[in-house]
Amino acid sequence: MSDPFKLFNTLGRDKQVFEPIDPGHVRVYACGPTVYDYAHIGNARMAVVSDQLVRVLRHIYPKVTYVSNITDVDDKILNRAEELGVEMKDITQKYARIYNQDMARLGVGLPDLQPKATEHIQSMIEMIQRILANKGGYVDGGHVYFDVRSLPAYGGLSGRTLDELNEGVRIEVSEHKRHFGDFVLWKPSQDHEVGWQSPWGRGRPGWHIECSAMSFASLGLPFDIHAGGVDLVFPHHENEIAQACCATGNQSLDAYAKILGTNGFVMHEGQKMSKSIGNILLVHDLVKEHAPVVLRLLLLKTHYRQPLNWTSQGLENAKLLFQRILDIFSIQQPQMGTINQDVWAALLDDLNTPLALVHIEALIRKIRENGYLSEDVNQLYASVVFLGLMDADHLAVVDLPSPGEIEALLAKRELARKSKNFKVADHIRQSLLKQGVEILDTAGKSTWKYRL
RNA sequence: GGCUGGGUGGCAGAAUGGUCAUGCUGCGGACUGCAAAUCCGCCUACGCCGGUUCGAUUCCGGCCUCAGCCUCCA
Repeated sequence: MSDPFKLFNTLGRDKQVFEPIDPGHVRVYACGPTVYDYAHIGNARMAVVSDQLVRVLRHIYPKVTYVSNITDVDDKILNRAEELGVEMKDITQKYARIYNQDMARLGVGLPDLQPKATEHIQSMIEMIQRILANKGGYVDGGHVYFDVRSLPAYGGLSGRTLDELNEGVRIEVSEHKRHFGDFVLWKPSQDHEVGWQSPWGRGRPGWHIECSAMSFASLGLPFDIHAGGVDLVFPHHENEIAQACCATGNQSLDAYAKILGTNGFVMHEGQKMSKSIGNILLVHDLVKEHAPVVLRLLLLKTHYRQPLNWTSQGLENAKLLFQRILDIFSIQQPQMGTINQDVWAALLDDLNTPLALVHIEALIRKIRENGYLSEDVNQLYASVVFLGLMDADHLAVVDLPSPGEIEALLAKRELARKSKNFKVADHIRQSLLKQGVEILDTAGKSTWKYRL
């Protein structure tokens, strides 16, 4: 029997035992990226966390459906397209493809469904119609707004009241809105802008409606877990919930998703990542200099709800840890075993990956002390694979010399050593090290291994 | 101004009302042509002030401070 899986619910803010709505089919949705540029490490954090969550769920439940959308209609994309003088589609298709490629390198499995906003306009229109029928919105000059005052529980996720919202207002409120907290469900498009026909004229959807409509269309409401970054809690998730509550006629905030999982921000060397500072870390660039597995490892080294400080030292530490794992496998070839119990227990406790990694480290120590028992090594292997850290693809590091080349140099060095020509021997060691190969001198003969 | 969530040793980062987190780094040692790996030993913590308690890093209150959100954002 497995221990219960506990998860922190941002809705209500407490850690609770996860009980699926239907144990025969667990349903998860994560807010995916707006595809108008390369994915940054923050996008990757959400993807890796969700991926790890889904791995755990799949290990417990027979069927899990994981949906994560691609936002491919949005003003940022429109602006970018206009700047470049291309179609919106040209941009979104390119970056959606790159996003999936980058995430795959981080060991993130493709979602079971990856709906695109532009392919679900009809679902959105239908949901807006339901909201209007339930008196949760109003139409004004081609705009459709959600009426936040129609939902008494509005603000319950982020913990703010409509009055508090009022105090925070720093932007000019559109004259169409009846309450500054109201948000747009549908907005008119200019002739040159992308648009779709709707009961309210030619236009395009507001940002929040797509997730409500696509999760409804692909998973049904309510579903089990909705994941996303902290910055989305307000207003995005708050508004998604409000729309779903209104459309389904259920005023309870958990009528959308039972659990809202929220991952923390990524900082870069202690600073906020932002375009103005110019310190945005793109996965696309990071994988050029680091083994992708190390990036995933670093993302898992911080608990998903904590802010993650991305530093070069952290990267170095993650690399060392992975190297130690590799060292064990180079001494004792692993076979698939079962996941280490402590690692598993840590994951069951609100996806505590840093604690799981501590247990991995303890297991490494145990393996060394006990003389590389295959049972332990297999356990380590299974655990590492479960964390998405080991997979043939992740071990690939570009431009490494082939075993043949290495053996030839090693033989040459062996001759040099025999004749005590250590200068030559050391030179060979140094040059190979620069190419990512480390020589290990042992009593019998010298061996080598790839070094990250 | 309002709302969230944090503040643990040089760094990263967990748990916990009372004997060890752990890893990396640093220092000392074993081993070693060199370089590693490995092993042994050592040093640094719990933002501040009160309270509850026999005892608090852990619970409560206040304060300071950091970050995020309130405008697009993972």
